Amino acid sequence: MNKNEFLLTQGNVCRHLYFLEKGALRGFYNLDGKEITHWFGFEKDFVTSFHSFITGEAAVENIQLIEGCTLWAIAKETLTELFNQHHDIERLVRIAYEKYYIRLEERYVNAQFKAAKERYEELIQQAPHIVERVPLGFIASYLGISQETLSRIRSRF
Amino acid sequence: MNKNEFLLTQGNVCRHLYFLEKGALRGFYNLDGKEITHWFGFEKDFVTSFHSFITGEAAVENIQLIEGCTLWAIAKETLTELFNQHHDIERLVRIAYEKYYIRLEERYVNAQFKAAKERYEELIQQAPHIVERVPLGFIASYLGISQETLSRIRSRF
DNA sequence: TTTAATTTTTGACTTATATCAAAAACCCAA
DNA sequence: TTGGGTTTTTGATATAAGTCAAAAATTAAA
Repeated sequence: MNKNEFLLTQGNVCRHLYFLEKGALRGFYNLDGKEITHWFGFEKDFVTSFHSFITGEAAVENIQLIEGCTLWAIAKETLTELFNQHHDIERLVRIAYEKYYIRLEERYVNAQFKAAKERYEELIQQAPHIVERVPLGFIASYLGISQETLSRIRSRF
Repeated sequence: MNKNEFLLTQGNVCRHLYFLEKGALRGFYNLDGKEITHWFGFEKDFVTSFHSFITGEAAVENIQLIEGCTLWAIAKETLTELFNQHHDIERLVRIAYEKYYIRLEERYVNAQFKAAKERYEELIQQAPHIVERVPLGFIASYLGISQETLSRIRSRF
């Protein structure tokens, strides 16, 4: 699939879990007319609109490619069957959840209690590939700061 | 156990998952000399220091009773055995994780993109029991705002 | 190339929320 | 009941980050 294409648009139910073999994409939603990027996916990541995939409700978010991508999709029903047939896979997923949860907890603490500058510095430390491959505007909303402020932080003000 | 007692103090590994039959408690950690409450537990909740319980690392947080509580504890090893013996329990836990994850995602979005006042109003809507049973100071840090600001919001300024 | 479109930077100004300090209200224990 | 401790409120001031607008810089297209 090509750059800027959508894997999912808001209002639709996300019925697949994707495996991103190659490329980069982002999940974002609209808030007061602004696009808020809240996660990125890169090579070897499993991606989906988590809330919609789990609950079966319409997604509030969009998934859009930042680069050309190679993707594999697995339908939710297929995954459920796998869970029934292979205990090990369910265990793997359970453990994956634990890791994701812990990571989100950390992001949460950062969002709420760290200054914009610190958040950016930590991002450079922990996920330099994001800073390298993603436009500044997306990163700003991902960090929950305005584009202008991020630009100023970058020029170390 | 009695009010103000600790179930866990930072620096120790949390080896149990607790079931809170009755009472209320909070998880908090220290940041720049301030106590940041980041979750509450009430009747019928399962509680633990998630990160420490999962990873086996020392906890950065404390768990303290807000009221007198009746608690049950299950050790991590016991839980692991249960997973091995009963596929159903692992499935239950997997599904619990999904719900917790979604809830945290929502909180995250609120923390980053909503104003202090909105966050408080949503809390009243979605978890009035917190507002009723928990001191204002704890709620303020839970919402990521200062006690003074929350006090002013409350007196609808 | 040369132009057009997009993204990033810079500047001036505003605003929400934090901080520090002190007063008021509340809650118990003796 | 009364006095001490905690919790909440109020006031004054400071500051990080947002907004709006326009100028650079970069990227894409013709």
